[in-house]
Amino acid sequence: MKTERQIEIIEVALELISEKGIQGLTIKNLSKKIGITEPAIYRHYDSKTDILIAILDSFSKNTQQIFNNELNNSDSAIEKIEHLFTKHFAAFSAKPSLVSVIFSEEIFRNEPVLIEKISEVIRRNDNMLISILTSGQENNELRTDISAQHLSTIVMGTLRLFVKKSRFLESSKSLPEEGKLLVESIKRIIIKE
Amino acid sequence: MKTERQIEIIEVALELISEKGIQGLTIKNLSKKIGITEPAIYRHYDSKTDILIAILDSFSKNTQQIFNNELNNSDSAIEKIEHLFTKHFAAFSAKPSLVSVIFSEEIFRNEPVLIEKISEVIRRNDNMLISILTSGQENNELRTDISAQHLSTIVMGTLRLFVKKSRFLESSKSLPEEGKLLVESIKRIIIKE
Amino acid sequence: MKTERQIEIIEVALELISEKGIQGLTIKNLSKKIGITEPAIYRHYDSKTDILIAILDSFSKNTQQIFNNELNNSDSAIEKIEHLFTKHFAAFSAKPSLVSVIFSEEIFRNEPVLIEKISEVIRRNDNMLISILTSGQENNELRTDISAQHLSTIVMGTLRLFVKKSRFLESSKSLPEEGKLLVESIKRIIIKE
Amino acid sequence: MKTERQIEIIEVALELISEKGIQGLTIKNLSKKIGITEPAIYRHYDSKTDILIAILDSFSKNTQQIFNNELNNSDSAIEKIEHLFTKHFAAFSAKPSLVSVIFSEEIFRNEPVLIEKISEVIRRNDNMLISILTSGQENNELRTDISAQHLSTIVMGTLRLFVKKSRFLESSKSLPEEGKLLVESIKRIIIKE
DNA sequence: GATGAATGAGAGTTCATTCAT
DNA sequence: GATGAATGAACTCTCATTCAT
Repeated sequence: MKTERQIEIIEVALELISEKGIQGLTIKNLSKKIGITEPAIYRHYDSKTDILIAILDSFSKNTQQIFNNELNNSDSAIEKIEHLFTKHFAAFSAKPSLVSVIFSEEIFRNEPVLIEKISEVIRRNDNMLISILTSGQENNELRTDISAQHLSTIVMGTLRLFVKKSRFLESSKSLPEEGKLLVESIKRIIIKE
Repeated sequence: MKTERQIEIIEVALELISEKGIQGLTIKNLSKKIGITEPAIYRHYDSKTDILIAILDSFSKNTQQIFNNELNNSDSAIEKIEHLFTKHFAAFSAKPSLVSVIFSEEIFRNEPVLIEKISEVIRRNDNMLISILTSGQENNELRTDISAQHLSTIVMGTLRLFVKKSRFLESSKSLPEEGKLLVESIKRIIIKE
Repeated sequence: MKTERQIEIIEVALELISEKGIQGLTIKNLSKKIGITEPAIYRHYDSKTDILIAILDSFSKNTQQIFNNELNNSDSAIEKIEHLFTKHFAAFSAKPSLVSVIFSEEIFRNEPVLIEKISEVIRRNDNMLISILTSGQENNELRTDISAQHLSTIVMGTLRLFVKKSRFLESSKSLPEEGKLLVESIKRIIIKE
Repeated sequence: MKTERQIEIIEVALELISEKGIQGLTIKNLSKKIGITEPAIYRHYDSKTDILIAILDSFSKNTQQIFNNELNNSDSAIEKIEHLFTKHFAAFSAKPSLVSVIFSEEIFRNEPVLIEKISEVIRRNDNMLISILTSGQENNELRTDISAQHLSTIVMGTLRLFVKKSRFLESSKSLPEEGKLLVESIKRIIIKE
């Protein structure tokens, strides 16, 4: 279990990464933003690497949970995909700092531990999405002329780029609103006619 | 025009980013890998930021060139998209260090100049792809039930994720081989039936 | 009088110094090894310096006691020297952590208080050994062609180096066994023929 | 070969250790005393450990040289021992900072590299002294009722303690003067009658 | 008698950069 | 076109110690 301070630390760390990139995540910035001194951070995490690991673990748990919820209910594959997107969009809207971090694996490159962890997260998410898509193909919901692997890359790639663009390109509509429209397009693309 | 040393510097810089992430790109690492001293770097670029700008400019020129070639000839939209992918895959195969950098905008976050530049590159590429797709729709080649904007996000997002995955996940086939198959799926998805 | 915890603290401190040198004696290491928190240490000693003082005092008392026992009985000087060595060897065998500390005055260099204390201990021990040797010379037991001062340096220097060597150089025999042989050599050297 | 700055650095390091003990040897103190900034140190040595290694290497070379000179000439064993002491005393008089460091192996305990190095130096010196003493016994110069090993411990132990005492105990005579007298005593003790 | 949380000072080290040569 | 030496700022992290509970 995490203490309140530990939670605060990774939240502020996310904000820092979001604002200034990974180079902006320093112990000094972190402590200043929280309002404590630098050494105080080390009461709560043994090292900066441990903080990054905690961030990754939190991502991992979050997405795994979303996936699990989707996998275990009786919805159709299409509905699952729809939920998947919606949940992500909602999360990003609620905590925009997530956006710049969650799909930016390149950021975690300092230590082998982190590279390993990030690879694992990517691999697991990919497998989960593929299994949803495969069962959708078996149910005759989804088109079968494209492999589940490719469908997975298409769906997830679209989601990622959309989220990333939303940081760089201004838009009149909100992210969830825009997202809803994009989901409609995605559905149209993967559905069996 | 760039001198030989300038070209060498940005090539080695790309390799460094590729190997160790943006945190691995230090003047020390750079000079060591080239085989000169640190101050010598400053004979060729005024600052580290200038090196990053040069990297972005090179990307910008590269992709703009690819796009221009595609836009100005009389190919069908589908063929243009196909070429677009193929060229990218070939480039990545030839210089794998590109892979980790070209789609990692998060890396350029130190300075406003860089953020501005990267946003501009993304925006321009997006516009170019959209214009290809739009003309494809007008020609009745591509499906019109999905907006060109969305098609663009789908196509480019798929390309990006595919390239990124290829760094983290091992594969039995080569990137161009695998890519060729993916392009077929993309074509099937955006084509008008 | 010392409480149990106070005794435990200086014992563990000795072990730490023995294992990792003076730089290994930190309040953190100390508390971790005892199984309490850092602030808890300060319930028992006001400062780290106080702990070092306690260590020195304990040495002081120990050696003073050994010397006193030897001085006050009616043994010959040779027997006293012999006992002196034997007691030391026994102590070192029983608590090897002593070895690295007792003869390492260089360790106590942080504070004037400590330097003063250590100088005093050395001086007193030297005086005591000299007085034993002097009386041995007066009794015609020990050679008189060498001053008691020099004999003292020879005897104590030999003892110290022997103990120190035993930490760095492996040996087939135990420290007390090897020590017994060395004492024979020392006796042969200082005795009057 | 060492640059001038490198030599200066290890000389000042020796002084610092001598003045304040190993805890006084910090990069800050070092740079301040030399008159440069802290990072400047790292142009000349890669790390603090490297500085300590350089100190040990310098000791190692020094003593090895003294020993070699003694071993290779045709002096009697007694003369060799005499020279050995005299040279050491001269060195300590010339550079008192050496005193506190050369015989204080306990100081180098931070890193396995250092422990290994110091053990090696001790072992080699011991072997060299033993070989001098053994040949003296074979020449019928030195007493044979005590093993060369023990004679070595006695001779070297006396030397060490004498030097160490000279730091703590004031004396009316100079170290070389006092040392000369002690050497006479040592000679009297090890010589064959 | 002990804890959790914090602190000021300072540790070793790396950064991009400058300057005289 | 390059070097050796240096710098100020910043880095992660550890130190002994304090304080409220």
